[in-house]
Amino acid sequence: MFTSEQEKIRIEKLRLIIEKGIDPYPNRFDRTHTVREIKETFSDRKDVRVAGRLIAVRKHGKSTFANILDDGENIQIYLKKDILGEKYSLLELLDIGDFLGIQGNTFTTHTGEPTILVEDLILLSKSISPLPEKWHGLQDKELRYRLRYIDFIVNLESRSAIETRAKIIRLTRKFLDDKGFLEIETPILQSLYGGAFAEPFKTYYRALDREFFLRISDELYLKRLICGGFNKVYEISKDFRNEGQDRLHNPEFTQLELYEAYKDYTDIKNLVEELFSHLTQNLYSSSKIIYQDIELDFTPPWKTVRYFDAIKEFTGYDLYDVDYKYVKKIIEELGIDISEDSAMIKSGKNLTPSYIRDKLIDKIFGDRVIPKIEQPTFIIDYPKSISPLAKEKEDNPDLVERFEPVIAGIEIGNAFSELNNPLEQEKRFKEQMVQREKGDKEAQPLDEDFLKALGIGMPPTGGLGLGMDRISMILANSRTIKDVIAFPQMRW
RNA sequence: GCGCCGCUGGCUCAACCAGGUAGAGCAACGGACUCUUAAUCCGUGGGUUCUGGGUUCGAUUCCCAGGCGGCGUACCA
Repeated sequence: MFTSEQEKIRIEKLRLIIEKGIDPYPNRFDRTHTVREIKETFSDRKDVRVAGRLIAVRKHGKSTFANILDDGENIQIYLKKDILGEKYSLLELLDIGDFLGIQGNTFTTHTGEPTILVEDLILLSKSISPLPEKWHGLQDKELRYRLRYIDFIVNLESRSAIETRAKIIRLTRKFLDDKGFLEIETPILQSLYGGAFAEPFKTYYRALDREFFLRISDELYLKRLICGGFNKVYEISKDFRNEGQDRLHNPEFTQLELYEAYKDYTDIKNLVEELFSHLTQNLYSSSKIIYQDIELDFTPPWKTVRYFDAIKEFTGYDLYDVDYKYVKKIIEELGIDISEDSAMIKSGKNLTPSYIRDKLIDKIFGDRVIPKIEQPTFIIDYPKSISPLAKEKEDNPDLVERFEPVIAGIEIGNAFSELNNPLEQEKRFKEQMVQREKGDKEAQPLDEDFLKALGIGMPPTGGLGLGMDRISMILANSRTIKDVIAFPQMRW
């Protein structure tokens, strides 16, 4: 550690600083302003005490211009030997990256640059390792994600994507709190996982001598709260899925889930539209934003398309109420590769034909429909067999009251009128168990305690899950989910 | 998982195709300079070219294997 030529030189400077009787890591420095505050209300001849990281130095013998960076804002400072006297020589021992406290007086240079004329200079923290160079910054993507603390200093857009994400999460909480929702934390460490189709991370709880899981979804616990008499609940927190990574997936991700009693999926649709208006207005004062090359218009109402209509629109095939063989034929015609699909499809012969059929249809849907939908759209009315926690449509028991919001070809969530009939829920779980036993590793396990809660009774309820990382990525115009995650998962 | 591409001083890149002691800018170090902002000018140091093997008189360069990463693709309802 700290063995490069430049680091050794800085460590030697550190020694010289201590020798001069200066504490290179003092405990405190009282500021009168942040750099942002000075710049926002700049006027000449103001006495200020500010602090920041030294990021550029231009020496001219007995005077020096430099810049300090404070919480993403930088300002020029001007140091003169005739003002600083002995202190001016401290500059010899400073490096780019050091934190400085400055007392000075504001002025504007001949070229119009707001500047602080330094009257006193205090070293607040000595930096040992050099920052990347000033022209290109840190370009290497691996280093940018691994050394995120450097990326945030030198690449302003990395910082701003994270800021946008934080704003989105704050705005979402405010939106829900103002509507009377209660944020309630539910277990992340669970004895049984559920609420989504995914493989869990497994762990071991020694005191109980048994296997535990990191949750893949908050759903079943939040619905227990509805059964328990809370009418409006939500949670914004991490879920974990033991799967690969790409521009839309990180193994741990932030999910908003909310449940509201006496509502159905139509009400939840309206809520999603309203939430997005709230977000885009507060972030950009507009309901239109640019994502990559597309202009997205979030003005309600969004387009609503039924699941099978969307498939027909984008593939030309009507797959409603057809048999398994026909779907298989269509898959081949469309050239969709299922050779590497999950064990479920490979060992498909064992599974219920209607179940494989619906899984295959959903494969077509995921492959050929979702990526093509650009403008904010709700896909509604999914097949029942792939939606074991959703309530049937009153006029068609093969379909459920469910929707997924899709934006810029990205699925950002999932919602339904929650199934609250305990006997029907037990039946659906058992169907899942059958598929599970036949080889579908992602079929959902039966949660007896959840059934017990439904048995006590759950009112009609609308529920929603939203991927906050994906929403942040779209609203921050980031190409990959990694950019809105402060520390994305890397291989170690 | 598969395919393609990449890995060279602290950072950004060159040399590799067609093998001959690795170059530049920034950063660092020494010096000049009291309105610069990619400051300028003069000078100096810094490299196990990701790792291991192979071919060769000679490998950063060609070949093989591995590591790490990026992009795409698959898995992820």
